[in-house]
Amino acid sequence: MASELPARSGRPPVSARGARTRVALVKAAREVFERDGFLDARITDITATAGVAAGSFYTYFKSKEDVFAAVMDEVNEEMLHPRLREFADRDDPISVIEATNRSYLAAYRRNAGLMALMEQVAQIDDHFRRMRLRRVRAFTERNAQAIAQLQQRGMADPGLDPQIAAQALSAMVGRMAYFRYVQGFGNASIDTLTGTLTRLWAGALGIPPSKPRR
Amino acid sequence: MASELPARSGRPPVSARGARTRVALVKAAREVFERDGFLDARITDITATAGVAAGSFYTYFKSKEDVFAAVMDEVNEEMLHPRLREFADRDDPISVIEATNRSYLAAYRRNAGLMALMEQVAQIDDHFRRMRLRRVRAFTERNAQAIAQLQQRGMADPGLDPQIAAQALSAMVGRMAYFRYVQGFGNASIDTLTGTLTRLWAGALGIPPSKPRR
Amino acid sequence: MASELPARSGRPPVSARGARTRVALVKAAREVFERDGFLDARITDITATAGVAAGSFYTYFKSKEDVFAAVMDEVNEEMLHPRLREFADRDDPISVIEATNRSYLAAYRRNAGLMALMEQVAQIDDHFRRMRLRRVRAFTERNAQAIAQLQQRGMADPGLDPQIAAQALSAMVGRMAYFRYVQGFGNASIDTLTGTLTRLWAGALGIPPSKPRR
Amino acid sequence: MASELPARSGRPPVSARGARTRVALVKAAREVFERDGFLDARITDITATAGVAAGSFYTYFKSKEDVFAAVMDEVNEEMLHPRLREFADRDDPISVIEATNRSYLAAYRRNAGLMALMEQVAQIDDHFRRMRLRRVRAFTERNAQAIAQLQQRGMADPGLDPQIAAQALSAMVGRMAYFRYVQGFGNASIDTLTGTLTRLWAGALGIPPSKPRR
DNA sequence: AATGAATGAGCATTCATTCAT
DNA sequence: AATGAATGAATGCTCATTCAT
Repeated sequence: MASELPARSGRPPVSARGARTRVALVKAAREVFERDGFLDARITDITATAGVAAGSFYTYFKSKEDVFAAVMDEVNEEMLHPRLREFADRDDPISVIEATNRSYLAAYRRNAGLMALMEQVAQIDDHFRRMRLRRVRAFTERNAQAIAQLQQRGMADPGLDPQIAAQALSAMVGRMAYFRYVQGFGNASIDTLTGTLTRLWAGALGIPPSKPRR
Repeated sequence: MASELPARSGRPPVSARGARTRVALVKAAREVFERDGFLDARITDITATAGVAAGSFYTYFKSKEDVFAAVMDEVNEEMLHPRLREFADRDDPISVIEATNRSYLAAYRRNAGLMALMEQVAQIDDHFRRMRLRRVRAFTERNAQAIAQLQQRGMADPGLDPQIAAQALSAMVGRMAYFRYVQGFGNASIDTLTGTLTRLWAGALGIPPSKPRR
Repeated sequence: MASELPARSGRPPVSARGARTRVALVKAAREVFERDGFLDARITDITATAGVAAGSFYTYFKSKEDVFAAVMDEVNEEMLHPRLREFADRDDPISVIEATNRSYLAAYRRNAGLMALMEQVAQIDDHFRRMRLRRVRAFTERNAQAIAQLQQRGMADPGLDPQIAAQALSAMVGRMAYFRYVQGFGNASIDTLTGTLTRLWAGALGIPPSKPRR
Repeated sequence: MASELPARSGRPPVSARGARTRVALVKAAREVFERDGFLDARITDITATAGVAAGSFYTYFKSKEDVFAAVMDEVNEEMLHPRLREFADRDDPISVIEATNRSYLAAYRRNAGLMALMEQVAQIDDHFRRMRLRRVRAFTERNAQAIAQLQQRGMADPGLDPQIAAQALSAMVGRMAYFRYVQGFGNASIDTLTGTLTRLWAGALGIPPSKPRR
């Protein structure tokens, strides 16, 4: 007559106090996750860091995976909406590519801790593995359309499969960001990285250099 | 190349019987690892699969990481020694690149289970993370030298940083192989993949198409 | 009759609103107890079912045992006061026995859910174990007196210990009701059960069949 | 290729040492169960009492229910095989009944602690509830046949349903034993109980007193 | 009176590793 | 070398109960 879902926990807080506690838990979780990694993070570390009782965790989340998802929501938005194309000159695809790459690298660097986490958790938990795959797919799709348009305008190698090319180039940038900012591989500046990656993109797609570049 | 000093176990077996047991354990470990992943693999699953007592494990290995290294040794060799450059025409860099890419993809596909494992374990265990990094470094170095040579011969865009370009393009191929063969992303054939990736490489490096290509 | 001194809660509600809440809680408790059993019933299930806040429970009851007692009060009255002897012919003990048995079985069947509960809780909680024992004792006592009277009137086997006989025959009927209506054992109708049990009672006590019975 | 059942535990011990440990655990479990009841018994109490490490419990049992079953196996045999009919005079059914009742009561008294446990656990755990039901059924069936034979020989009230009568009389004896030896109800001696119950049985079934009884 | 968030004790269970035969 | 039993640390999770609004 009354009960609907078995959702004993994970429900959004009703009171302001509850909202505050939830925020504190997510913040603490992020801290603990970044410090210890997903596997070594203990729920009790999170609650202790948040300054609440162990049991309170389950008022808001039903598992470690569950908080992790809440933590990740913070990054996802930023990484997914570069909102940069508007600034780029429509007739200069290279500057569009450059702006996109730069903003991606910057966002990655800013969120390196969480990107590392995401990478780790995707290797451990199927749910997040699929989530990441979905993200890759969406990203790829967007880029594939842009490449197809360039091809139609005669500005890109028409012999390329837009899907695969898009996926490959995205993978290239994504992986470089991972190695540089998560693994600390190399010491290239963001400018250098952006420059080289953009040049590789442009060349790979066969985009003719519209104007003299540095 | 790998194990340090305090190796109380992990010593090579003395008798023929011991050798057999060790082989059985490595084989069983590979089976269990591929089936369950590193985290969920239990030592007792490995010994049970190998048909030996639990305690016998420690006669040959000192930890789960230790067997894992032994399992990985099998792949490493193949992935690291493509031995293909010999077959490629020295004056036709594109065919060299193509052969290298194709052989890498084929090896990756052949060992997809273990590559998935390696990727997983590198996210979990620092030892293997560093090991992978070393491998990436070696790979990158080799490619960087090849790129530098092409630049010197005027066959590649001289404005590229060979190190970064090499790393980026390797990352691209490696990541594509991972998505295609481990994650099952897409359905491109190995020919399609090889073709597209090679075209991207060539364009990215600014290699002029030496001879008419399909 | 039951609760001791430190009854901080459990006091009867003062306002009409309070009375309504209390009723809702008892009703909800009965529902939850019958559905989940005593052990698996959670206070929050009860409050949720009643549509009140978790904390409100303690305004009216001081523990799960406490509501349980309130729920049980509903049955106890009916099971203890068959009020049937009046209807039976004083000179025909068998029809008295039959009426008593029938009414007991009917009441048991009607309240099977709660009888099951009572049986369960008596196995778990000492307070209710004693309560049930007291009930058995009272019941037995009443029957023992009836038996003794029959013996004095020469209508029952004088060699029987009235106490033990009363207890044994009550146990027989009570246990049959439990097996039939709580455990679902067998498929005998209430008429068949009543008939057989009455015949067994009469024979056991050595009551001569006063008049021809169907 | 190798693994059969997921039976990580609960397997019978292979070595003599293992057998000893298992026995110690069952003995300790019985002790703890009788002292604390099923619900309050903690696995660690059992292992501590047995003098083994906590984890060793799971080498032999997979749950508290599992040891409980092992403990119960000890009683079941005795309660199920009275092996007494042989001693009774085939032409004197009353003495058969008496012997059976006496032996049942004696066994019940001897195992009162475990019978109390069984009664409790049957109210808590469905598996054991069904187990008890099966036992009741088997017991009833046997008695029903005996009653039917008596009816055929003209030695019992032919108007009784043998099934129901058997179940009812068994319930009577079983419940009396429970009240007397588990609940401590009354203070009747085993002789008194046996005498009264037998008299009730005989009367209930309408068995004519074959020979003069005390 | 009602609310609903916070509390925190309490225990089962796993499994890598050791070690006595 | 092999066996397989024993070890025991380490933590997640529940839910009755309290208490500040």
